[in-house]
Amino acid sequence: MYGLADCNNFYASCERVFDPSLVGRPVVVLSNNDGCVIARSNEAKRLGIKMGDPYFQIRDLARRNRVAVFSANFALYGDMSHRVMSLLRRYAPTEVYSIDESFLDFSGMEGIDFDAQGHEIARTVRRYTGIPISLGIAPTKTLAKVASKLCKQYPKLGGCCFMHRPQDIEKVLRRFPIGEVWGVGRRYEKLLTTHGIATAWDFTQLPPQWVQAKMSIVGLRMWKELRGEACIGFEEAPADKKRIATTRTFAHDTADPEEVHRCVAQYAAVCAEKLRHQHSLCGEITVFILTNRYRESAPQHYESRLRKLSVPTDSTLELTQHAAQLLRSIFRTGAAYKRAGVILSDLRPKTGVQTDLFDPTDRLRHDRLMQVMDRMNGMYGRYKIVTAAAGTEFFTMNRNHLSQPYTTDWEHITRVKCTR
DNA sequence: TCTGGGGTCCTAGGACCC
DNA sequence: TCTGGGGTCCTAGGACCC
Repeated sequence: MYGLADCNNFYASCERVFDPSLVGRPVVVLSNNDGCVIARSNEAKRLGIKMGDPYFQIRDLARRNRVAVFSANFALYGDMSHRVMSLLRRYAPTEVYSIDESFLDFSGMEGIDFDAQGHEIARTVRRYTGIPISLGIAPTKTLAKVASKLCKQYPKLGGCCFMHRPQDIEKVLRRFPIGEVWGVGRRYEKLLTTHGIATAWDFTQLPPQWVQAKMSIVGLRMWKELRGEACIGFEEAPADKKRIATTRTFAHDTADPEEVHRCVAQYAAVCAEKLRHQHSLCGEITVFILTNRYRESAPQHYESRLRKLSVPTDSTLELTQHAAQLLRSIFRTGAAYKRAGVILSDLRPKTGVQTDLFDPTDRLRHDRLMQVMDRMNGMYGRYKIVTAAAGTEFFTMNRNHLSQPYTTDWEHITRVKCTR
């Protein structure tokens, strides 16, 4: 049996935990740069605010309806996520699937009262963190996802839905829109509905050969999972990333090569730090730049360039240098850039590296420098120590509605006043 | 004025090798 | 009448996820 614990409207709920006056009020959280809506409380959903809506388009609506608006505070959400996940881990092995979702592996626990246990888990998480969750429990991961969605739809379920008897599953799937199934995106939804498949149940009645032909092996797996055959594995240990990217939209369009250069150097530095964090080296680096696609009258330019490195590295110094050179080779004078990014790929574990006989870089010195830099940044806050290429003028982002780092900074810990 | 960011997996087709 | 065939690696593109 698998569980899927999904935090309800996670970012919005995090903001609410630290400001209870927001309970009952619509809340939205915006992406970097305060660009788009990336989380909404139920009240905000009811106002018709959609995921990905540009903020400027809903600003008036938000104002009229006293919507509480927040800039994304990922430090806070990451920390809250850890708290939730560590509570879940008390009950079963967990596979952290995303910042707000975790699978639980209940195999070997057959015979326990899953319904009671599930409600207990949901209550505990709520009590200890303030975050409401929807826990679906079912024979496969895909069905657990369905059950979790059911919880959200029916608050009466009390945060947990245990779904295991074939007749119950059939009843649920017959009313479950195909487009809401885990693994069915816009394209597959369209394909399936044009073939008369409206619900998850219809899908399970298709011939498997057809499913595989149209939707590849992934579709077939989904088909089996919905029919109760578990075929998506459970991975407790998070796998190393296969690529690491840092990409940002700028606060404003810019044609200034120096400004773009600073940003790209900083993205490369952030990538390198992530890379060292997972103890990997990269064999490839890509830089891309992009003009503002919404400004159609202006000249458009997108270009990306990849460089294979003769010796894999995790050094900020090297990677910022490569990034700068790649950028220079693609930067077009006169174009107003809106967005840039650095992507590291061909990642491999740091142990057992093939070195280059003619390698001019003193890698041991680089390593020691990087260690000191990471340690100091860990102690004194991120990006206190940076390389000259990245500069001290950190890339600017519009974050006009930022909440406090309540749980990650002593200065901002919530004060509780006791009155007798 | 103002439109996010970071990932994964699968498949088809071309290049290349023997 | 009729061009060999099978394997591997790489890349681009498409689909999806949160």
